[in-house]
Amino acid sequence: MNQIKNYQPHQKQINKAEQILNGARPEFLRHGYDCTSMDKIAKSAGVSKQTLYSHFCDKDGLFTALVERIAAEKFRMVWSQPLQGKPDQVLRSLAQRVLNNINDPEYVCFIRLITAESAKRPDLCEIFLSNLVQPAITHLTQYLETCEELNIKDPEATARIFVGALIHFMIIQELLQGKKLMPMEAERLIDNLIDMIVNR
Amino acid sequence: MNQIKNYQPHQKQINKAEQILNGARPEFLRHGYDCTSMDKIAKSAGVSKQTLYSHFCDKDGLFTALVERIAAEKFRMVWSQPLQGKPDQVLRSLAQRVLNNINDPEYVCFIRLITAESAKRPDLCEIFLSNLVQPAITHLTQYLETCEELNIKDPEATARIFVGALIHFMIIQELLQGKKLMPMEAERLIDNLIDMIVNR
DNA sequence: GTCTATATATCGATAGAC
DNA sequence: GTCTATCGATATATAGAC
Repeated sequence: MNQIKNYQPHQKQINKAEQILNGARPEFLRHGYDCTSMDKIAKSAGVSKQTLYSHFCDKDGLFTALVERIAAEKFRMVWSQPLQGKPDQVLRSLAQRVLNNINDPEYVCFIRLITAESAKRPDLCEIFLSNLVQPAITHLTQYLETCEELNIKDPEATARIFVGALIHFMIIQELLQGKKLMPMEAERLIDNLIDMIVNR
Repeated sequence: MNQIKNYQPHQKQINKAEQILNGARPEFLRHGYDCTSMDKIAKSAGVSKQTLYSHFCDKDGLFTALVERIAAEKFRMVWSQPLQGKPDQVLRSLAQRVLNNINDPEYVCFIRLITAESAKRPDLCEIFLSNLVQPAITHLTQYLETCEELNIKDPEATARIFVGALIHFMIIQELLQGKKLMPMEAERLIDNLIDMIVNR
């Protein structure tokens, strides 16, 4: 075993960075940037605090690497599938896939995290937008363009309205915990949204 | 002058609390909750740190009072006007009033602040929702209900889509600073949104 | 009410022994 | 790579003199 390790010194270091990111992930997502200390991350990752500083230059650098990873991962989860089939069915299943993230606390925490740090860290905004939001809007815009039977005048504006209504719904219901105060079934919102796009 | 002060001891104390809130306001909005110290608030408000603790039990209490005040104020600014006139014109001017807050950095910072603290402070979420979001949705829902010529099947869902598309647009363009990376004219989004609601 | 001083705690980051 | 110890800065909240 020791010999195998010695044969893959670089692989071992990569796994160490991986291990650190996996430990940092739940800490940052749950408690936010300020309330997550390097001590906690070290403990959560099962490494010493100095190991953190040997793989990442500082707390900001570790956080940036984590945000990059999560943004790309969330895009793949929701938006990477090809959009094929009857338009109303395609839009419905896409909307459902977006709102299914409501049941993924990690996704909600990620939105909160980016929003919270957006003033101090514009670089994180850009990572978030260019790895997740912009590709998503572009992907949907292109579908709406090629879908002649819908006859959509402004595909990009329509895509923004579609995504905006869904994400805002998630923000109000889950992120701001409005579920109990102002409840609404997700399917009811989706029905009306599809109807506004398809039947006009 | 001193005598006048002595005749209004209670009024004087109220003004002191007012003075503290006005000093705390730009600090919390600009730097967030964690990065705003009681020392900075005292300096910004022009009072001693102990005066803060004589008017508010702690940092959380001061912050809560401020959030309550801002939420009610922002509702009055955007949503308290009566909705009268031709439906498309009413909806357009309402949408413009919502998106004009894009030019109000205070509003953007307020959204960021609530979002950032939402996990640790569900009580702030409730203040925000019940003093701003819920009344806004209700106000628009009631208008859409009474507006027979629009013939809207589900006024509440439509109201949520309307508000959601606008607020999400603000979040992407301003809060997350997507203006440069993925620009779009606000009027273009509004045109399409109105069209989806009115012409179907 | 105001000032200064302080108690207590935690943070990011570093240093040294092993 | 691991541990412990620590530096310097900053935070909330309090105490005492005036």
